[in-house]
Amino acid sequence: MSKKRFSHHECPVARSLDQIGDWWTLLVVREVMYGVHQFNEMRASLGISRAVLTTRLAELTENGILQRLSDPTDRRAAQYHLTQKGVDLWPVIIALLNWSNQHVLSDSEDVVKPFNPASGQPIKALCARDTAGNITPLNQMVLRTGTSATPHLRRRIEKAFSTPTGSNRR
Amino acid sequence: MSKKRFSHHECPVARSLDQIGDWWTLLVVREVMYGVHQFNEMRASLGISRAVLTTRLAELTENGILQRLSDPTDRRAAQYHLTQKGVDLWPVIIALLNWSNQHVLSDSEDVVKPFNPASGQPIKALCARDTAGNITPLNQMVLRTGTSATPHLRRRIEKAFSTPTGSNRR
DNA sequence: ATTTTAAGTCTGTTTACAAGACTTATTTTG
DNA sequence: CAAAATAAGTCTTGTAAACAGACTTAAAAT
Repeated sequence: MSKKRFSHHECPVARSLDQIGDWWTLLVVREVMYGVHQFNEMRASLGISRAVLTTRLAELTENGILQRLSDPTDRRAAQYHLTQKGVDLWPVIIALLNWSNQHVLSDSEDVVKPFNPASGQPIKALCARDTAGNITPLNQMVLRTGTSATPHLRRRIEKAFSTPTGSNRR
Repeated sequence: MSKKRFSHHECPVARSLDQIGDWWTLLVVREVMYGVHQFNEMRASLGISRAVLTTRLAELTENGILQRLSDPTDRRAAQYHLTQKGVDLWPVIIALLNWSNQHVLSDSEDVVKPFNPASGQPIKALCARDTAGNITPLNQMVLRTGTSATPHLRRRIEKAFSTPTGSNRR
């Protein structure tokens, strides 16, 4: 049987991974964010096979994350650009980058780091701003189910986030 | 040839995806964050096959994201728990959740949302805190290469983030 | 007119994922 | 205590996905 997709899952995390969780997909998005817009450029810098890159670009375009534009100066060439939906993947990329710098790369490896251009300081942690403008550390945040949640999900979320020390904080 | 891994890539994003970018992997982490710690519970709630779950749990344990503990009250059972490295994946999960709520789920679907428990308000956006304590919106952040970056990466990052309107901001 | 290039498609092979049967050690039930 | 049920796997077999590399087509460069 074929690989199971997550598009029918209830959880928004699963639904996002259905669109960007395939092998290579987020790296293609990252390439575009880094300014690589052409098929052969992506191929060279990622080392991805032609067929897979074709598939990924088609899926990303289909899902409204990239848009394919034909290059006006060269009718053979295509230019892949981020849509707003694609631009909004930036926090995902940064979260992965931070985690990788903290836990995957060795301490001596300094490859890419995020900075606040206004202060010139490196970014230390991600945090959350609520609708009233308050800033919270991410590890203090909680999840709550909404009106579309099934009882099964509701039970799990309530169990995990009702107590002050939820399982996500160990 | 076998599936290409990203462990030898330079980019920290690729290195993170090498550990958590496989199909099912982040959903297994999410299950543990939601308080699901046992093999058969995970299987029931994810619908993942036994063999794949076994592989994922072994990889996550191998990579120091989960740890396998034997249940003291039932010697058949195992308990999978997050390590600190696993707990620190929380921002990744939240970034995916937010993006999914914004761009993947339809407006009428209200399944799970993040809240600031102190104010009771929903989380609107992620932001970054630099080492001096300043808060920046994520879309104003920039990336800069460090001492371990190759010239190829350095060129791309500088091209993408030197101009005030980098490609990631469209 | 010929060569090169961009962006693919196509082919054959290997790996990864799916379903479900089977295994082993423990715990529960009659 | 014996039998059944359960937890956490392993094993087998079929199908989809990813791989390398050859081939294709239209346009651009030489």
